[in-house]
Amino acid sequence: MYRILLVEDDQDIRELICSYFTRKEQGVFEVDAAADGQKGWEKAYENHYDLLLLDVMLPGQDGFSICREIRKSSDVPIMFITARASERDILNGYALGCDDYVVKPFPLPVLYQKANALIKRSKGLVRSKIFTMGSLSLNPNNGMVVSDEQEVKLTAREYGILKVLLENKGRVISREQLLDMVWGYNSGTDERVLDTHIRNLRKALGTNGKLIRTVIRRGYKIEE
Amino acid sequence: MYRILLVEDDQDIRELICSYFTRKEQGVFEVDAAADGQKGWEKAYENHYDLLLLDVMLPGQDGFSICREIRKSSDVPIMFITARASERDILNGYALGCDDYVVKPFPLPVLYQKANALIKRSKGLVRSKIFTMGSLSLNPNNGMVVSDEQEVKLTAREYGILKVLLENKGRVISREQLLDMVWGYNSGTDERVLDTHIRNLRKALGTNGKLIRTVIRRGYKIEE
DNA sequence: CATTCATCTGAAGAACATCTGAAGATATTG
DNA sequence: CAATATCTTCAGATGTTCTTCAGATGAATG
Repeated sequence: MYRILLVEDDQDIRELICSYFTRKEQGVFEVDAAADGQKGWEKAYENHYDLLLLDVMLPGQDGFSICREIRKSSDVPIMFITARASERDILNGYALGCDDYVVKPFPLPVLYQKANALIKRSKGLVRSKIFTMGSLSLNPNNGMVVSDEQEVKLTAREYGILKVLLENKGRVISREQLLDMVWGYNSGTDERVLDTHIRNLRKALGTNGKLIRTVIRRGYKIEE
Repeated sequence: MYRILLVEDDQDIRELICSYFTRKEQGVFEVDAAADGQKGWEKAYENHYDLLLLDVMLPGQDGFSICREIRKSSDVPIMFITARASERDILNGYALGCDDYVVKPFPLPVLYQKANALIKRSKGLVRSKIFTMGSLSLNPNNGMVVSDEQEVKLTAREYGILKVLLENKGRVISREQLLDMVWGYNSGTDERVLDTHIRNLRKALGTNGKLIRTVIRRGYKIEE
């Protein structure tokens, strides 16, 4: 499950993209949307996304300036989607560190595939899909987790948590983000469940359980 | 120095791209060219490139089939550059595992920047900006703080304060501003807490604690 | 130089976040 | 439908972080 932030002021386009991305293949993308630059920037800053889709002309803060700000602290993949097709604008986009610049109007399936390709590329998943860390590895292809040469049988939640952590090695993931990503948005789950699953996961991983670090007030991360 | 393989049958376009890529900034790209599908595939197979630029319609073997073959054994970034702009073709390209699909005609600088962005992305080189000051650094991406080659574990408040200061190097930040930014607006916190956290932060940073300067009556700043 | 105001410091307990064990609820499997 | 596995809830234990306070130190002012 990948998380996308869409910043677009046109409600029609926003809904079109949202529904296409979330419906096409169930459970692949989760799209969070913002209608103006200010909101967009805040969301991007406060949460972890796998891809940002930014319109350029926005009320409040334009897409370019959002990109500029984000790039100061993050290398999240960024695609502009905009009607501004001048060479100058496109080059400006790339100068600010975007990954792709898509000119409206475009066929939705194309945007979808571009997003797909870029996310995979950013995660180094084009070929190998196995996450490893020391003697710990997780293979999303067959759902196998191996710790110290030993296959570990994890429950769905434990697996979900470990996967998110491994996809974001070294990065602190907030409890909220973890709940969103493993349980799904507004599932309204009690935040304390996470504690329990983290504990079980640590125990299940044996020695490697130590790799999961709690960062008080900020969340969890996995690190050697 | 990055190596690019260009497979394109039109000699004019080939030379145009070649010269633009190699001249623009000396020594950034090295472009190897092939004029037909057969040659292109052989070169791609026998050498290592950082990016493949493939035309689709080619004598011998078309770009799509080259891509299909390459993807069986390699995750090298691939961009199609072609006049075939139908949605069907574009989707086909992505289905075969390309990273971008550029429709002719296109401005050369745009192609150049696209290539640039893609290569960086593929190598994980899209740098996130880390705040540094001498031997002190803070990475907002993973929340790590390093002082004198040593990771420092800061509490949430300490981290928040340091981040604000580093975001405003050399600038004096008033106590009120700091409270607003770290604690949140109208949190009504006693202003004296800040003193304590500043002290703890200084201690935690060791030698680099000295960088945090008190500016009497005006606040704090960080400066070398 | 004395006075006033601002900041620093150390210590202590309040407040908070996370962990843990156990038990009940829910889902899955044979 | 029973048996089992998994998930969630809860409440007390634990450990960490935050805040408060009061006296010490240091800087500015007239």
